[in-house]
Amino acid sequence: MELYSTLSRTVEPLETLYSDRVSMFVCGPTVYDYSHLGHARTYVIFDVLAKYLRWTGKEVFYLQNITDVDDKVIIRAKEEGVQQQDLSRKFETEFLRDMQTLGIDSVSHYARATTHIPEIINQIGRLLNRNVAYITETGIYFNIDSFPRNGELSRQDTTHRISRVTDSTKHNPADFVLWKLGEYGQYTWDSPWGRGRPGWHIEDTAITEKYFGQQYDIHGGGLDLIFPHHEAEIAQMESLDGRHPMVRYWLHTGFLTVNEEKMSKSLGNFITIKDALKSWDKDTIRYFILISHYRSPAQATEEGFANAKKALEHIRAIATEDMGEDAEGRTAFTDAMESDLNTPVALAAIHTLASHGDIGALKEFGEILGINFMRENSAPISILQDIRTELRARKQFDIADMIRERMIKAGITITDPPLR
RNA sequence: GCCGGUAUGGCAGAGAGGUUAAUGCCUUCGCCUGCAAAGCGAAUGUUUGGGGGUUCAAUUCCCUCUACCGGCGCCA
Repeated sequence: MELYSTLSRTVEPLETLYSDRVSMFVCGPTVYDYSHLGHARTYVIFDVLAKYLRWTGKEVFYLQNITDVDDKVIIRAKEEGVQQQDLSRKFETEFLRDMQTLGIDSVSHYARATTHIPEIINQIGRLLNRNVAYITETGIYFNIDSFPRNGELSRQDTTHRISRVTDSTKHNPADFVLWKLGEYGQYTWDSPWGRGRPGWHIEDTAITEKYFGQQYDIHGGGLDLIFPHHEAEIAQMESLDGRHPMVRYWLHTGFLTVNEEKMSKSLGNFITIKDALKSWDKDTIRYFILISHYRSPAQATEEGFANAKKALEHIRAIATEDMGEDAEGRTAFTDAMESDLNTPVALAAIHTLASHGDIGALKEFGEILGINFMRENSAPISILQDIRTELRARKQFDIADMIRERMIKAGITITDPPLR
């Protein structure tokens, strides 16, 4: 398949380090609050990518980290007067529950930052040995001037940067922290350089090195992580042994906006996954996410979700009779997926497959997209339908219509067969 | 200021250097229906943000302008 990599800014054929295996890492959440629809978008997209690659016969190791030690966690725990660990565990559990509800089950392993402290310390030690990092009284910092390729991913000129950080012991304001010295949180660990906690960027490279080594295939995340986070990851990892590139395919998902603004925790304009699930089911949310291309900006609106729900209902309403394989429709679907994960076109192909009655394809491709395209009425609904059919046959339309009205109000789509 | 992205019918949202610019929603009409809904059939509707360039030909490539979105390093 072909994927667009931020590193090359072009669509490239996917050539993995090992032909039948794919190593994929996606930046996970910082667990200090509920996850929102912006997170859902990113994780649904990479879930579909992993499922599609597996469908093509590849063995995919999909790794995701969980940042459970961070300033935000510390601040929030202090605000709420709880232990940091209790707070991060709580939101980690909520996150995993959201993922499960959204049908995101392709992640091979979730790796917590706090369970990889030895790997982090080890990596920092090697960076110090290579003289690309230095120690001050506040922490250990990466010397960005030692890495000539800095700025390659974000295409930024890193020589004329103005830093907002005024009071710091850093040699260069652009240097980033690897280890923060001090005990101003409950989450601290001993290290050869003193008690402290890890910086943000080092978590991910320590984790990926443990599971993948110093090179792997795909690194994903939101567009907002390109700079500085992913630049820092590259600087750290490639400084360790000089191997380049650390990952060949950098995939970044576009933002989900609310009222034309990026949905984010700091702006406070986010819709939590939890809340969204009160109004829309998992299939509707996934359809909504996949109807936009993953790199395009998308807007979260009531209308957008309603549209997704109707489109999905349309597929389910027409996909009733199995009319066999539609080879052309199937090819349209896989061609779209091959082409930089073009899910909007893939969904258009799903509509074609539905109208052509290829039930097998709908089920098979539905698994890839994580969307159930088949209508399945629960027993109580079927019973109500049967009762209505009987009442209609007896021409007791007032009662039949009353039931119908209440079913529609409850959000149930009904299909009445003609009488006789 | 620097860097990156986006601009397609009423709406969402694809594609493509050259016959009718996907798909879904909405609207209108017909069929179907106990009546509706769903479904089926049909119709209306975009010339692709403005300007310039390359080309036999651009909405698709290049430049520029405008608008909007995002990033600018312990905070992201």
